[in-house]
Amino acid sequence: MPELNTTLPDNVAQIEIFAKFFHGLSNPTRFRIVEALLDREMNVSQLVDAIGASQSQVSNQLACLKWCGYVTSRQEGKYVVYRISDERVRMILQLAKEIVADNAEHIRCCTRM
Amino acid sequence: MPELNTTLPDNVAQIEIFAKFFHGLSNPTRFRIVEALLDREMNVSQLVDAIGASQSQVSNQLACLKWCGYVTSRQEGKYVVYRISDERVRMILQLAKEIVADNAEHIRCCTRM
DNA sequence: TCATTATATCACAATATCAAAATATATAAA
DNA sequence: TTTATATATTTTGATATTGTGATATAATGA
Repeated sequence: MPELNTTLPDNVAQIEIFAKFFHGLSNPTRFRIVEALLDREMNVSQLVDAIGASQSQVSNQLACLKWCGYVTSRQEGKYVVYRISDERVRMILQLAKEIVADNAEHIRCCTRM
Repeated sequence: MPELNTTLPDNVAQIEIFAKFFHGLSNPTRFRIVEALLDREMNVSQLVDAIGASQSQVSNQLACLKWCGYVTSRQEGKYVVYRISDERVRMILQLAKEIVADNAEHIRCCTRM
């Protein structure tokens, strides 16, 4: 049965994909961007104004969010407009808000890691 | 109006809480632990066997997950049994799996951050 | 009590992530 | 063309996170 140990690496790869996916929302700047885009699609300059981060930071984090599958973009004249790629992202954030609401103080105090 | 600028830090704090919450699932070891505990509650030794990580690592990551509100624990004789604290965690993972399924290759290839 | 087992914590080195600044590219207007 | 504007990328240094190994604490049983 040579295929026995070929399933383990796949599993490991799968888990790393999920971890990477959640990493997308694990940074305040990226989280802000996602929230802003859930309100309405925006180009980079609008995002820079909306969340008050530098242009290079917004572009960099957008690239990460795009890789993670949270957002897609399209060129529109001289602008690049970003939008949330999947409405289920809204549901994930909604669920998270409900859970966090019962644990906010706990999480805020976390100093361990 | 001295209360104007007191709302902004609150907002910032809220966002950092959410980011921290998602950070809980952004590490492969922690993700594995959560998945294992979604199957059934386990003590630390059982988790060590189940996911094949060191005892100190499992304990450390459990502490993180506990702070983030993903798990709770109870002493049971000489064991400490951990379980998922909120069934909505299962829903978040389910949603994530659906989204990731459409973007797996994309996410896997992400080298940016 | 002492020994054993289970779990938690600490200290460390390696690595990853972050934000900022500088630079590059691309599009549009002049 | 050239110039200006919008966005993307790269580099760098500071900080955070990671896993490992050693040690500490806590609970049980002899």
